[in-house]
Formats: sequence, structure tokens, C-alpha cells
Amino acid sequence: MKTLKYSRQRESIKACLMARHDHPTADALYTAIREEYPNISLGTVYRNLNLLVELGEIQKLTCGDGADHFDADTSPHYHFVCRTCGQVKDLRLDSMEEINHLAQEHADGQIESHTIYFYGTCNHCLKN
Amino acid sequence: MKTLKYSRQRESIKACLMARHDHPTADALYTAIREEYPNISLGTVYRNLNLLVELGEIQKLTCGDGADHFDADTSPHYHFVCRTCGQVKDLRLDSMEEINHLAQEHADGQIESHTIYFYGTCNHCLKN
DNA sequence: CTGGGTGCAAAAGATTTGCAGTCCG
DNA sequence: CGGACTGCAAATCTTTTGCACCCAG
Repeated sequence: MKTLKYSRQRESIKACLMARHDHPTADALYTAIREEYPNISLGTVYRNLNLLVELGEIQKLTCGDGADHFDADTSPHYHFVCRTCGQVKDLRLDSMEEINHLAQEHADGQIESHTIYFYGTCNHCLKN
Repeated sequence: MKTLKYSRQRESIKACLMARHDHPTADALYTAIREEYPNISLGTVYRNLNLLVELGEIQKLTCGDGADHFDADTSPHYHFVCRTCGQVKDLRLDSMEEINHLAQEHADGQIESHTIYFYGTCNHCLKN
């Protein structure tokens, strides 16, 4: 296995992602990070995000709105996607690990994990 | 609201999707349909798939493997994605509508629906 | 030094869209 | 006829990658 080397860009990407709770896309993160590192490239952001996902330090959210979103919170929780404004918000439910076993009974294979996305309209958009 | 007109391409796309149970991507469907209609264009396939999704006649699956998949079965069921071969298979669990209510208690908005994807290794890939 | 990391720009994939021509109602 | 639909190709958008240079260990 290959040895990681320190990179201030990677640290910055991780720190920036941990500091916010809005699950930004790679491009949104790129825009934010450029304020501190104006020369960072989008390719570097993507490379590091993918690396951090592989290391299990962050997770990638594919909620179906075109671009992937990223979340530095790897504790078990789900996501609520507002179909009006596109915001992705955390949704913390009691452990639903049991549904893996439930699904296992009907699955044609070995289930390892699951993902749930809830869709609807967020309170902010409901007011308008 | 605009009135739909008949189109043999759209009929063919829908029929072709209903005939198979492997949740093809737009491109896979395009390849299959070209055997019957060699001149159909990929743009037409996309346009009609999106239209059928809007009409609620089919559903789009965004399981995170790059391309969207389509499913003519709109009855309540979930999907199992093999991380090895990429196949997407149906997974029919007892109604889980109740988790919408469970999630509603913690959500910052009005929940309308949810999607669950299960990930793992299918039996065929486990053997190899 | 050496190999991992970076910036840049080009490439790759998936999906959408503008346009002129075609066909349904 | 009018407007919906199509084929085609160009355009978009997101993400990946090749390459020369840079920097951590």
C-alpha cells in the first residue's frame, strides 16, 4: 500500500469540509477554498475528495441532482433533499442497520451497506 | 398543460424498458432500440425517458455509478447494486412507508418520498 | 533523491439543447 | 395547419487524466 504524504491542499479541503454542514459539491468547495489558496485547481479538489472517500474520512452523496455532494460527517445518518432549492440536510434516525438483514433475506447477493435519501420540500421553501 | 402526441419512438422505448428487468442506462436502451429503429437518436431516448419519468410511468435510478438507470416498474420496491459487476437488481421488501413518518419527526421540511439503495456483491460475483 | 502531490489544460462521459425537417391530431 | 416530436450535432456539465514541475520524507 502506498504511503500518503502531507499536502496543505488536502488538509485545507478536509478542514473546509468539516467546517460546513451544507454538504457542498466539489465545485462549491473549490470556490470556497480558492479564497485561502487562489491557485488550487479543481482537479486537485476532486483527487483529494476521492482519496478522502477511499480512506473513509468523508463520504460522497449521490442524491441525483447532477453533481455529487460531500459530507465530512461519517457517523450513521441519512439525508433529506429539498426538491425546490436543492439543499441537502442531515437527518439523524435511530440505527437502521437492521434493514440490511431484512433486505438480505430477499437479496441475490451479500449486502454490505445501504443508503437512504428522503425527498420533499424544506421548511424554508414551504414558506415561499 | 401541453398535450402529448403519439410517437412510435416513445412507445418503443417504453415497451423495450418494460420487457427487460435489468434497469438499463439510457445508452444501453439506445443500443437495444436501434435494432428495431436504426435511426433513433440518443437525444430522443433521453427526451422520452425524462418525459416518462415526469409522467410517472417509469422511474430513474441514480445509484452512483456514473450513469442513471431506468426502471419501468413503479411499484414500491428497492434496489441492490453489485459493487463488483455493477448490476442493479430489484429488492422487494415489505412496505417501508413508515420510515417516512419516522424521518418526518426529525426533518426540517415536508418529506414526500424516499429512496434506498443497498450495496454489496451479487451471488454471481461471489462465486468468482 | 524519489515518489507522491499539484496546477493546468485537454479528454472523457453523460445529458441537454438548438435547429430544421417530419408527423400526429 | 400548428405544435409536438425527431435526428443530428454542438454545447454543457461534471469528473477524470496526462504531463511537467514541485515538495515532503
